[in-house]
Amino acid sequence: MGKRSSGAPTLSDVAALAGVSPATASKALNGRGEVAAATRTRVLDAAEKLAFQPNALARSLVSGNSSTIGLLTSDSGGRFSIPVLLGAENALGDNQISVLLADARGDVIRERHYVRTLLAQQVAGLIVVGESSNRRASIGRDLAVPVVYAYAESTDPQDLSLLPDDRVGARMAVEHLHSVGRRKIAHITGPVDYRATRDRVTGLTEFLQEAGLPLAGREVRYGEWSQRWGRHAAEFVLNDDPDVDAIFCGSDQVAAGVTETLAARGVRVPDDIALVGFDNWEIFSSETSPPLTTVDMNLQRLGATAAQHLFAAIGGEKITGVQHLPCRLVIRDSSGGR
Amino acid sequence: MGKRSSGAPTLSDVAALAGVSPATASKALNGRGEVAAATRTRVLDAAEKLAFQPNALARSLVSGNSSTIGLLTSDSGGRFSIPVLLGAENALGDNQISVLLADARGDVIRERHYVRTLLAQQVAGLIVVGESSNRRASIGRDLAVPVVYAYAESTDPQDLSLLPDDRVGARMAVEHLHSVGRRKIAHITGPVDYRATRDRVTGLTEFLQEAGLPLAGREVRYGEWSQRWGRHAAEFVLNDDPDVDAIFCGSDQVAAGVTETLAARGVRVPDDIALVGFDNWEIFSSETSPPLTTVDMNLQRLGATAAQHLFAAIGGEKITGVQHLPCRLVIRDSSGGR
DNA sequence: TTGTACGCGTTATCAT
DNA sequence: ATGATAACGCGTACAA
Repeated sequence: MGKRSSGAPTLSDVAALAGVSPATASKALNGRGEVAAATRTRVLDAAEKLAFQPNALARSLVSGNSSTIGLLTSDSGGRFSIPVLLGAENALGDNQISVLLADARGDVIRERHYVRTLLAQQVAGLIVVGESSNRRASIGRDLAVPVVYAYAESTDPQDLSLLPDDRVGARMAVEHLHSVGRRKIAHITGPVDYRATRDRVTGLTEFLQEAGLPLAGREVRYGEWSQRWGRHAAEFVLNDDPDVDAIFCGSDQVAAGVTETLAARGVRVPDDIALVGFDNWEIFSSETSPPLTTVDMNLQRLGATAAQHLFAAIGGEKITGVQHLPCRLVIRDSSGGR
Repeated sequence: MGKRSSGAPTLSDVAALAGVSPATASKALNGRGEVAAATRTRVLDAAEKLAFQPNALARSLVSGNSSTIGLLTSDSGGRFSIPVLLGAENALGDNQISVLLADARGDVIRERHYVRTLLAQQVAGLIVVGESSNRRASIGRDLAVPVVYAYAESTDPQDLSLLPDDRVGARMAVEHLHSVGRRKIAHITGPVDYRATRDRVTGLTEFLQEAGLPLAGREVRYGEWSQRWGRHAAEFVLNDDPDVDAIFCGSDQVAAGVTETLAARGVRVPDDIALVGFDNWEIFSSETSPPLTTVDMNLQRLGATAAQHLFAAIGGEKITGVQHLPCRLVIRDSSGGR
């Protein structure tokens, strides 16, 4: 047959079948230059018949710009990187752009290795996703391709970092509790060395002060991102402050634990205590009883925005600094808010 | 400087700096052909100084074999694809192979699109990960590159599919319950139209028959993969068969729900009822109270095996059919087994 | 031991 | 409107 030795048909095969030169075939397929309508259809038919797929590698080699971007992540569960990836893929759309994913597992050595590998693959840009949104070392300044940090903040202010607006997100959560009549709001959250934890506390505190409310439950309960901690902390809160009428949790996972303790002690949600989580991690937020009102960080949108900025930067439009993207309140039954 | 117009230094730059031809530089860097020790070090130094990174695209173009494989997935949460990806990356090791990830989101159209895109990127092979391990349509026979289905079974017996051995895994779980003295074992699991569900029931049933035990809890409780279902099903089981002394759950998520009901009814785990889950999904299995004995599907190993088979197939060693890889029992406190 | 020349598949330029 | 030619960056026969 008209095929070459190793499988896939090439542009030359198509050209030969259509009885034209490779150059003309290229123009016809890409809609560039002047090609007679008749020849164009001949070429298109030939390509169709051979199931021709242009070799993206060769194309990139000549054009200089590759059709892939790199996604460098460190969250081994994919908790953040997958939504970001989906968002990026969405934004990339039919641009024929692919995503090269590398999981550095929080290891700096491996990370450097992957950066090199990705660059060797001629990625057009890099998105760096953190295992948390904490500040982290920049992967470097002069990388030949633009870099966007998504759900991660680079220590280098010359980099562009995209973060969810945890502060305002938390504020929305507490505002909501306030709007449904709660006045004794406690806060159970994760480790204090997470930027997200602190920002959420800030948003909470700001609102309480403006509303002239004290924090219930004696103090902010810092702990771990786990159901276990949620269960224990809820005990502490209830013991120290039986009048609490709402608990805002720093994550849905923690809220799931809180729910268990409330159920065990016969406390009704939301009648006795209203509950709001954070993350909209559906395996928790949709599965507690009752389902959880929570704050969605819009990670997909974050990923989409990252991809857009990457394109802008490739086009020369470089932006630096930290951008906070809005969160979204998802109201379910646990807050009695609907 | 010695740099070219658009950034990255090329082999020619290195050669020029070392005062040799590109061909010699290539040999020196790749350790091929005869190169004088002195020249080699000169070339290596030059490469070092320029931070030279060979262009993987150009390299693949000439050698014909690309340095990337494609991972086509459909599990939007990354629940299965991430472990498989990590395992594959491990097996790939320092082979300088990268993974191009595409999430088709269960959409056949999108899937076909991504297959084309990945092939256009000249991937050396494809790993297909399912959203469940159910049988699914093959992505095609003559794809020019080998394909391995991991945590998915192709309908085409000419394809190679890698699955966890759910049947034996379930058997191990129940054997364990039996070995710690339980004789009234109930089973709460997910939808019956999951192959995994049915295989686990088969393993359970086989062992019970061999051991001469009836199934407790009246019948296999099919439902959903959710805590909600676990909570409800546990009520049914306890109401229908108060003597149950063990519950084997088809997933850790379901087991988490079961735990909640048991706690609410004052049933002690494992003293009154021993509990075993399935998946070793740590956000559940490590977080229930007490932590869950469960079956780990070794998804990372599955991914590693998939990558190895892919290499074998690229080397011409094609295998077909379905392979079941062993699961691993993880013993924690919920079964009282240690 | 080293260098020259060519090809991988594609696109862009410039003749024709 | 079409085609020959060069170029992208690299590896590799083959010649020197």
